[in-house]
Amino acid sequence: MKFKSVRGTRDVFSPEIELWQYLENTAVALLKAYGFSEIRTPIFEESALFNRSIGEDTDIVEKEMYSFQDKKGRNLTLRPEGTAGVIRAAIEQNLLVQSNIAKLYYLGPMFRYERPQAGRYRQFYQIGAECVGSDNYRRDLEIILWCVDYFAAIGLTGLKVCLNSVGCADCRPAYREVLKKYLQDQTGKLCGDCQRRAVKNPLRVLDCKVDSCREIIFGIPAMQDWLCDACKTNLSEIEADLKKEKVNFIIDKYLVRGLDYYTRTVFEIKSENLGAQDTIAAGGRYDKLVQELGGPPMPAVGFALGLERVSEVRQKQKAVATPGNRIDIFFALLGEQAQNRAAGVIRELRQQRIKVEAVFENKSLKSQMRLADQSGAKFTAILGEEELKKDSVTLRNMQTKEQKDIKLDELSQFLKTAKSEEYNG
RNA sequence: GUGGGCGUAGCUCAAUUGGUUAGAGCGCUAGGCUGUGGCCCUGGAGGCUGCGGGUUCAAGUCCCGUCGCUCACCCCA
Repeated sequence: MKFKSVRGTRDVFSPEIELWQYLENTAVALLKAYGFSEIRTPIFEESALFNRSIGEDTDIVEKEMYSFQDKKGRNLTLRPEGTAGVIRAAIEQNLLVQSNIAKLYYLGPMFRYERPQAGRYRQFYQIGAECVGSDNYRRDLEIILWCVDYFAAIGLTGLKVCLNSVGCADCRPAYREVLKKYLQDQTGKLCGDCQRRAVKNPLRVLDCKVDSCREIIFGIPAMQDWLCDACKTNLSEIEADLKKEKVNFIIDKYLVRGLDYYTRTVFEIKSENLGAQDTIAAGGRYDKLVQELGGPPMPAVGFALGLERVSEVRQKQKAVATPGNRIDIFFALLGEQAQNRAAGVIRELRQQRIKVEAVFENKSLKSQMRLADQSGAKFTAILGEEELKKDSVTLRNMQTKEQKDIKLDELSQFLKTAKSEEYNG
């Protein structure tokens, strides 16, 4: 085969695409219920936007971005995540009005140049939302509860909500220094990566999975002890309300996110049904980003979920697939005249959004019936010489095998009635 | 970027210590049934064994390279 989808990308089609449509539709409906409205931003942006928001010495910026120059020499990057673009757009379009809050959601592909793995792609789809303009902990809660409600709505179980605070501009620098000093004393015992992190980005050491490092991490002073009062209150209020809402969560004091813009609340939702890449949704608060990107000093909180991973979990948990795109009526046509007579009727039915398929390829009735069967159609209309004389079709119910003559003119009415009966049980 | 496993028909997999024309099931297709689907029976199509090179009288099988898939590390959705 000459052409293949490029490494780390994939095609999504039936029956999985019907699942995706269901996941997206459910998410959109719930996002609207939570007061978010959609924003569509470009798939590429100025590279500098991502450098500044995500952070120069994060893995994403250092080695994972699809960056290129266009014909005018502009430095552009395919978006590796959604927040930066949404905030840029919100500022540019004046959606951020002082003392008001803006609630925006987005969905679409993101791009990161990473080694593909289970649940990790170079082009992957995210659904995410941002709430800009409030530092009220209830907004953090809204975001987390949306995720919880969504995963419940689509029937996922075995999820774990992990919560932590990474502090704010007031308390994080102090903690950073404490951490740096502590790590300096232990530097010989750290793994190579962590020795570098200890200097550049000491918080990331907390995330290390190397056994020798974990031992050292165990003795590290906890961020919690260094949080300022405001951050402490923020975290404890969220905790209290999550308990009140009976959300199952744990405080993971080693939870740090790979993007620099987070402040205070960070969270991840993990599934026990996936491999190493088990985070299906993640997010947190980012109170300084809006101003840093040239907007008004407005606090914000948001999240993103990975559609491939959600789809994966859902498929592992539900044996029964989401209903596919079954057609309503299948036309088996015998001969040129039958094809001519049916063509108009078929178009009319389709205009009424009745799902129709037909065979115009002069196949035997037997093979047309086989196609009808495979299509999953509820009815098959057979139109041949006999029916043409009466201007009717032989309508076969594919489940009950019941057949009756129906005038071609009455088909549309019949199908509508049949459909509404189905809805009423 | 690092490491492990794997590349044979559309799919899942066979093929003796290297040995004739690379097989099976499922799927697809035609017929049995000249106008009726699923079950059954019979036939048919479909393969540069990922690609390139090497060893050999002989390579799907062994060796090297390469590309891809996959899992894990790193990191993340």
